[in-house]
Amino acid sequence: MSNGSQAIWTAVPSPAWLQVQAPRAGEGYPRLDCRMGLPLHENPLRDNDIMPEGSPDVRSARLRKHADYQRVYKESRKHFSPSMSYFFRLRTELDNVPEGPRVGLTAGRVLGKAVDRNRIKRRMREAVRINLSRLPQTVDVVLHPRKSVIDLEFAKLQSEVARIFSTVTSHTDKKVNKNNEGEQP
RNA sequence: CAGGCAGGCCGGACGGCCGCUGCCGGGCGAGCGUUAGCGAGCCUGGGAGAGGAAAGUCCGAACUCCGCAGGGCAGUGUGCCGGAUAACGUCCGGGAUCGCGGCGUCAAGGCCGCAAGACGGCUAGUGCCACAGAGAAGAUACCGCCCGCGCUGUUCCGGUGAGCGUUCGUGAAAACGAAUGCCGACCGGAACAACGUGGGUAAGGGUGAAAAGGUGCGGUAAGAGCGCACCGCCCCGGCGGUAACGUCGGGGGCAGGGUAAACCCCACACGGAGCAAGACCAAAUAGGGAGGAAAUUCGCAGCCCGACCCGAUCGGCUGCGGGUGCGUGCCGGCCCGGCGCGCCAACGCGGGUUACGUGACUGAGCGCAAGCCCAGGCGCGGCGGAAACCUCCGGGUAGGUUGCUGGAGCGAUGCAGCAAUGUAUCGCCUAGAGGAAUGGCCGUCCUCGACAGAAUUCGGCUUACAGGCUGCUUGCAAC
RNA sequence: GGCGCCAUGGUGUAAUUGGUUAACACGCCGCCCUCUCAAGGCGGAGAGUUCGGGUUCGAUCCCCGAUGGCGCUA
Repeated sequence: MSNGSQAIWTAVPSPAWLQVQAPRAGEGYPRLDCRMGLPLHENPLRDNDIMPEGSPDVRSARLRKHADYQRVYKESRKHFSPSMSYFFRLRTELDNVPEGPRVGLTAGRVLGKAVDRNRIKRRMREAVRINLSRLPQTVDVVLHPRKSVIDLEFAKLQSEVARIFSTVTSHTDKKVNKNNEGEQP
């Protein structure tokens, strides 16, 4: 693993990508903290006002291929949250994918019939869309919702997704820093 | 107002902001192109966007690929008749049957209405019908009923003879004679009963899901289609109907229990797989084929054999033609049959036998000589495999594009038809995703919202379903 | 998406020309045995065959529909 990553780092001659990444992540932190402090669910309309400026292309921000999912499952562990579980992974240059976070959803037969599964995925998609800007640029996330999502109040669902995304961000930032330090000597 | 039935329609509504997937238009526009123009991408405007079942995958098709000389068998499905349809196991109309209701009748048959459905054939054959019961399918005989015979008993009648009594006669008495009564015995006969036995019978009882046409009258030893009437059944004929079938007449005493959602028979239909079908483009890696160039390494090298017969011979070899056989592949279940390939010429493989050619040289032998032959090492020559290199080709995975939505399409009106449906005219365009599009929030209203989410496309069936609308009918109330 | 298969006590399996009350093992309950437990012995309960219809005199079995589960297919 470490061998592979080192090979990649050395293969990339310019650290320009890193320079772009680092300040972005640093900037994201206080902003996120601010938002978390706000009572989001009491005023959901505000998000709608905010969204247009930051909403990226949602279609490209989705995990689409079986291989992508398998890569995420292979390189990460399951994390838990009250109404869903999630996986995430930092992308590397090998993936050859345009910038932007990508999120995948699953809804197996355990969650119910087709109508219920569709509804779960729609609500999840909306919650992800609102909170997409909280994620760093080069991360893949897979969410496994539970059956309770179907009845959960949307404000709660949305804040839970927000919480998950910010923990993902903090984890990945640590990783990036480690890699940076490791490369310095 | 309440209940029932039928079929058609709807399946929360409206508005605001943000968002998703196609489509159409406008602007900017990298880039390509000599121009015309084509255009990735970005911005922007408009419009569309789940169902009656989208479900189950139970049928039928379209479409696609594979297969397809011909014949047979197997398999699967359908099953009254006629029509509709691209087709169907669907739909419409009709027939027969069963059920329910009403009318009618002493009762049954009958008539009318409603409703139902896997309604060809047990009279082609075979199988099965537990338990109970006498007997369960070419019937049976338990009880019962009837007849015959045997034995026993009772009663009656007749006869024979004995005994006893009474009366009369003779007589002193005993006794004798006559009449009559009683008793038991024997013989014969009749009736009845019990038992046994040999038959008859299929009315009745009982068993069972089912007991071999039903009811009535006659008939009989008792009974029985044994005879008759009516009903049912079968056969033949006439008439009506396209037909299923109906109806009328005649004949037959009746053979033929149920089960084919038992095997099966008959008729008809069916090639197989399915859009994850299929077509096109095609990375990395591995592998396949062809060619090339040098050079590495390993192995081989010759000869003989590795189906048969005939034309065809003294024999052998080669080629050709014909036949047979074997193996194998295909004909997408199997067989016949057919077709292709192989059965060795080369390579390879297996077995046997143990070795190549050539050039000059050296040596031994033979020869008068030319030369022949043997041995040795050297040079040259052939083939194959493996790894590595270059070029090209084909298959093909990930991935992408396509198939992919304008169609047996929907609506209105007219016409044809009882109807299903067909047809003409006019109008309309109504999802096309691909880890898979309809969501989030807010406001208003109501009856507070069921079952449920397109995945190639249609026609049906089945199943799930809150509520509402429409028509018909019954009851009650009011006008 | 398409195509196949299965369902029987708590569990694993039986039950075939369609025939009485659905069989067996483990498990469960009670009693005996033992100082106690286990083992052992004796006895008992527990299903109406996934559900709903139909054919049949009669259905776990045959037919139709529904529900749930499993497998194959790129």
